[in-house]
Amino acid sequence: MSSTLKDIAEKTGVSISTVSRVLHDNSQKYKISEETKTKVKQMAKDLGYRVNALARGLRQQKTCEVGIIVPDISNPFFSEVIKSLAGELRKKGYNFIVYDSDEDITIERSAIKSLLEKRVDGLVIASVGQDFSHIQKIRDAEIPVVMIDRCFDELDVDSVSVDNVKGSLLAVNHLIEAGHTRIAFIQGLPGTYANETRLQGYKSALRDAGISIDEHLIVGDDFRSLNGYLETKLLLKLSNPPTAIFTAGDLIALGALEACREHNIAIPDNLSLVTFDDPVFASYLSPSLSAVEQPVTKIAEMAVAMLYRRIKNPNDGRRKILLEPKLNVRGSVARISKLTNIINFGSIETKT
Amino acid sequence: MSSTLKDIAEKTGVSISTVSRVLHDNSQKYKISEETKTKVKQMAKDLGYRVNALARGLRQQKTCEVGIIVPDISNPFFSEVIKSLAGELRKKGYNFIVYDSDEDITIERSAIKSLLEKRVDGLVIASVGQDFSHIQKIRDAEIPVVMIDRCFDELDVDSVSVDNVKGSLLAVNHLIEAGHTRIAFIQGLPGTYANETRLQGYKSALRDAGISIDEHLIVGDDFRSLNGYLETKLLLKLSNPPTAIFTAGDLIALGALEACREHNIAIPDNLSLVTFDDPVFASYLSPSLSAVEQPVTKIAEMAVAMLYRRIKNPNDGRRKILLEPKLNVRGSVARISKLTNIINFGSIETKT
DNA sequence: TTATTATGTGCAAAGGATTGCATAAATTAT
DNA sequence: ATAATTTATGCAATCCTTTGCACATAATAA
Repeated sequence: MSSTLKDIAEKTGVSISTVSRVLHDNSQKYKISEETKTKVKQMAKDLGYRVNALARGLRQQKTCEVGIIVPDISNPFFSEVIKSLAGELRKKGYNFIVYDSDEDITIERSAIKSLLEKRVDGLVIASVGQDFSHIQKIRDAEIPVVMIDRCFDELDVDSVSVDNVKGSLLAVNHLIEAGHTRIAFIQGLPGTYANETRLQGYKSALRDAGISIDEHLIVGDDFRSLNGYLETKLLLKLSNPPTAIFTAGDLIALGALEACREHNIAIPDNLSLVTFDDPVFASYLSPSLSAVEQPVTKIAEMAVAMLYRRIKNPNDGRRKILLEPKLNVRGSVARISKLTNIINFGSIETKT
Repeated sequence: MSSTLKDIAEKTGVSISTVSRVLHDNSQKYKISEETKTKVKQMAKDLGYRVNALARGLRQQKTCEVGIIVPDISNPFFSEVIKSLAGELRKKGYNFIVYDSDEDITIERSAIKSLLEKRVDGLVIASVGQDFSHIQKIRDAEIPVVMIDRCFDELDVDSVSVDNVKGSLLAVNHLIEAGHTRIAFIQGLPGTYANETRLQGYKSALRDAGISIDEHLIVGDDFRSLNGYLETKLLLKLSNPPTAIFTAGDLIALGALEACREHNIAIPDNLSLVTFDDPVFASYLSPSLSAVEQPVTKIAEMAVAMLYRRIKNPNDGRRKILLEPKLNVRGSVARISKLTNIINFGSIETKT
């Protein structure tokens, strides 16, 4: 059983205050004699003393802990964000608690509740919600928050996200330049910021190019791979199928690849594919996958910097940061002319 | 600012105890009148009351929190393990705190310290360490622990891991059956359980087949992709290079793929590849990657079950569980005879 | 009517650490 | 020798919640 300051105090014959000061008070405010110091330290060691973070947090009214909420820990994008956040937070002396909301607003709400009860000093949240009443609550509780991967313009909350509209523009323009006009968009969870802005970029790229928007080519309903798989299958069955697909997230793209493989659709020869998010494995896929890269490290750095600023200075003005995405052109997009050629040889496809 | 029981008590004119009972004591042990109940509840709502988990944890001597330590959150294997653990823990009413030790024993130690200070009710740890003095400390502190992905036979700690020896045997035998005899092993962090047992399996597969072990073909020093990349490059430069590579982890395999691509080595035609761990994207790689799958969900289920058992029943005997791995044969291994053919046409390789 | 039980609520200790204020002893200044 | 500091330590309140025990009142039983 763990010992307490009291135990040490009793065994050494000094007061609890003195023990506390020896063990934790690094300020030289209190001058403890060398003798007492060594005596107490030795006893603490002997008894295996370990500070009780609950008691300390209670007394100090801070925990040096930050809560993180993401929609899916196992999504490569988010697991990398977490990794980067972890590193940044460690530098600042914070620990963190992660919650996975599983793209479920109910779980997200209960995660927030839980974190507030734990009295975290701050919150980094990639919200999945369409509304923001629960985020407002965090503000009301006067806990510093930074939103990543999304932002509510109406809400007075710091945020750092990538310019999704621009990212989509880059991706879709890349397809358009290759001659594609029938470009499908497999979206993620509708109503989320990430999804809506990516959709917006998709639409405006088409509009700018004078391509009319076919609502049948806008499909899908979450960021998981199964969604990509199913919707790709359906798209391929259309009487007038798309020649290119743009997916709203990396897992969706994986699902799309699976569907293509199943139907012996070669990429990019029979179908071009670009995705938002650029997971580590994108360049090793078959073929390597063209993708819109988000500056993960930057996002984490900025998020922590903003959170830190707000912890230190709660009444600063709101800041909203939009980072630049980058298109990594690889091997999953072909010129449309080339595509037609290949289709003529369609019967040769015997690839497994 | 968050309100407390005291605030509610004062505003409603009842005692703190009564407020506490109304809000949290679901047992019918105390019979509070309907009137008081509604009055208190309403006030709690109005004031936005939120229980202070620190105070509660301090008083109750439990936190309903479990610590998780993994070597690398962004490794697909671990991020999936975490996701599964999260689900299982939620079912049991536990929250969790994740730490990423970054394959660094020093960070691992400080993570353990931190978690013990937080008074977590239990610990799930995928240790990276060669020695176990720090794990022993957890036992000494009488905190329930379960080790995953590794076990110390000498140590009286519950563990659940996959049968690594068997997994390696499956993988290497698969290569041997395809006619390979020069099989390299790119290992992970030497000294770790996962690595040593996988190495052991590799060696005994070769021995069983009467193939002598060439120490030059056993290379590498951590589980990251850069390791796979560098070591593959070096292996390919050998005067007598291997015809097949077995990698100790998924990221290593990615690195190997990158090196092969750079050197225009086609897989499986010029080189066969099998890896331990079976990340979601394995089947979408070029070519699809044969891999040893660990039963991630099972690992998480068992770990949580064991931890729960030990929390409820601290003095049960130690249990050590070894789960069965499974080889998923895909397209990254070719028969050696075929290989030779292809090599003769080596000059045609112009794939990018 | 008295004894017993049920109902509804409060008191106060405990859980462990921190910290402003106080104080005694020792030292230095005047 | 007296006053002013410095040194070294202790007291006690505080952070917030939970919970065993006690108590007063009301209802029921004998």
